[in-house]
Amino acid sequence: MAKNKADLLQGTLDMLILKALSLGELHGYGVIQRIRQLSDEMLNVEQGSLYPALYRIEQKGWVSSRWDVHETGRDAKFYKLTRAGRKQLETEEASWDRLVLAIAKVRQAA
Amino acid sequence: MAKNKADLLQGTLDMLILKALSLGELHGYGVIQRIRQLSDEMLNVEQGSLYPALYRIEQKGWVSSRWDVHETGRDAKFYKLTRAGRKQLETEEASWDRLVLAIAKVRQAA
DNA sequence: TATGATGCCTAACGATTCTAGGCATCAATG
DNA sequence: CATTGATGCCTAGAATCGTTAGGCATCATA
Repeated sequence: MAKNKADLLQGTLDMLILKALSLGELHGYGVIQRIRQLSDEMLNVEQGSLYPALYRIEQKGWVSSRWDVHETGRDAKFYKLTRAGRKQLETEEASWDRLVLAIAKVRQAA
Repeated sequence: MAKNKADLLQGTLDMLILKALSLGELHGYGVIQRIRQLSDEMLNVEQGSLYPALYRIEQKGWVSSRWDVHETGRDAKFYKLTRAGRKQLETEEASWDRLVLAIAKVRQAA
């Protein structure tokens, strides 16, 4: 990946996707763009990571999808957060906060 | 893993081990104990994660090891951070900070 | 004597991200 | 008109790395 772009850690991608979709329905490629934009270009999700992840997440019932015509006139697959997905997002955010806190504690050590 | 214990994310273990060793030489099992203690029992590294990780890390030259007698009277393998390991720790901490920041940005989004 | 903590290790598995490829459309550029 | 880069979907294979589950030994404690 390009310089200055943080590699994703395994386990963070689902949270990012759910967060992106929590701001409103999006098509797959749009999820990549929104995450990149919101993170000030620091996070770049690869297509080869995104599409399998969206499939996984849909299987788990956290998002639903439908085909529609994008404003550009092209067909695209739109994803929407389900109620279960919103709950999952909260869970993952809480886990993330705990991990960040725990690691901060270790790093505070003299 | 037990409740209230944050699961480690892939990629964080090396940093934690290096950090633990940056506070002074330790034997393998002691690394687990120190991480658990510093994190207020929030992080629990499994032995099956630790020993392979220590091997990896030593191969990369970030730690050196020697057998010695532990204060308990038992033989133990002691690990010590090398100069390269200290540099690696700084690199990993900086990466971690960037990732935490980037994810915070995404989560700040309205 | 039995159990749990300490101390080392390995093998197999599972989960997840990345690289690299394929295919199509569209706008901009030469 | 041809080419290139961005947009849009997808898959296969490789690589990484933490966990589970096992093995073995010592020691303190019950």
